[in-house]
Amino acid sequence: MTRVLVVEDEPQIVRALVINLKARRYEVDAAGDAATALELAAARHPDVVVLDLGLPDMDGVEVIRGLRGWTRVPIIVLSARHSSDEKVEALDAGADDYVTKPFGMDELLARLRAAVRRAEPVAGGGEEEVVVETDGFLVDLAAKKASRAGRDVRLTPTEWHLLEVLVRNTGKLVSQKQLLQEVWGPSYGTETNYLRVYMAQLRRKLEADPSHPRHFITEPGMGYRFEK
Amino acid sequence: MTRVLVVEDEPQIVRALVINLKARRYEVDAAGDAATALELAAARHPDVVVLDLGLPDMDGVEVIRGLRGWTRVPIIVLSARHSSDEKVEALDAGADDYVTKPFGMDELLARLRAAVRRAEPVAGGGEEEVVVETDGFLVDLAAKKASRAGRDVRLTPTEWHLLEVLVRNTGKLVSQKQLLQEVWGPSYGTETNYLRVYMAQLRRKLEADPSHPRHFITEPGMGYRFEK
DNA sequence: CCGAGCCTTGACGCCTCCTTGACGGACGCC
DNA sequence: GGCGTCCGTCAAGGAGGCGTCAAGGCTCGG
Repeated sequence: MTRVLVVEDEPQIVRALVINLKARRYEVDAAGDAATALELAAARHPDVVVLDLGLPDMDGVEVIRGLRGWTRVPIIVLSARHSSDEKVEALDAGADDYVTKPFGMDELLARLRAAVRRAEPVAGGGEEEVVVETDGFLVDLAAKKASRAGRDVRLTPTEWHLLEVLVRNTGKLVSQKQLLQEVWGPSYGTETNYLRVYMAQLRRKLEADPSHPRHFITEPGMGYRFEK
Repeated sequence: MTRVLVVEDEPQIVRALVINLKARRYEVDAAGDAATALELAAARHPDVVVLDLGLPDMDGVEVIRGLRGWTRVPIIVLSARHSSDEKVEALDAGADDYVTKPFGMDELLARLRAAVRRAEPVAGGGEEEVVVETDGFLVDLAAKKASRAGRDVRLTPTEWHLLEVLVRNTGKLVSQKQLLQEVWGPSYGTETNYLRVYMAQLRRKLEADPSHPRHFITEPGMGYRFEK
């Protein structure tokens, strides 16, 4: 299902958007300010963001920059400002589209469909593997299920998130900073103790011999790597 | 250079667009009708299409469909029609953006930049040469993996950094000062002993005969050079 | 209101990596 | 032929990174 993050501080507009989006089978998260928006974006990985520029706590363009620091998720800007400069600034900061209020719901939804569509992976080539199997354990990212030696293993949300990033980059080194920012959010980049704790938990739950990991490999000073 | 295909039948608008685009170093093709547009698109493979819906010979939406049959090139629609239905139809047919006339040139150009930007290759799609192979060893800079004779070789962060600088300048001489400053920082320029130690380690880990290096070559008094 | 997970945070021991010094060989200059 | 310079090699020390454990606080559901 497509996940939409709505960032808007006017409750009526939020309500209208949420109702319309849910009716069309989108999964919707909503944030009323910039801080919550950035947090939710990091936690939920939306497929598209609808962003009002007039937020109470931060300039909307800063939100765009904050998102663009780590993700290419499509951003559709909503704004009451008609000025050309505002549009240019938002678009050049990394927005994908700019819709002025008042807006027609049909048009917004069409623009949203267009944004989601073009972000889709190319047919055929974009099929990503969601089930990963190693000699010791099995992970199904889509079903959020993991098992070792036939027995189901329970993972916490953070553990899943971390595992997901590693598995999506199977064989490639993922830097500590990238892991931290993708799992904990853009403002985290140095708290490597989080990584140490959660890597240990993943290993304890999935590796046959947690103290001699064969799949979750540490590259000292650089990051971690998942190997089948 | 970015190539733009302008599809528009009003000569003044064509002229304004062409002048503005060329001034910004875009390469511009122009078509006055749908047939020419489809032909030019096929022949020239533009990076983005600016498409007026009001063409003399064919409905603009048909042009969108015609293009979408074989390409995902970004399409920005220009139209005098403000109706919501028109926008929805064009966007759902495959357009990326919809700008109503009269339009501001700044805004159009910003939307064009946005369209081009997001069409840019994703990391991994825009093949930069990151895998280097010699007769004796193999280096993957993106995955941070190196192997010799089929066996993985572990390199430390500093070793990677040094290797990266050398590989990026394959065949070219890199001065000691440049290496020191790129790897150890701007304030290091004379500590050539660091280089000696780390070049030795790279050779020991990657060269078949470390004492007679064939790929990491010393240019006495000047610097080092990496050769495939 | 209580309890169960879950996330955060701190402490500690081990291990890796970077730095640094010493030594020997090759080469060129005097 | 002696000397100085530059480079390669080796080993030891210290600093910082990493794995591990456990306690505290938070949120959510009962």
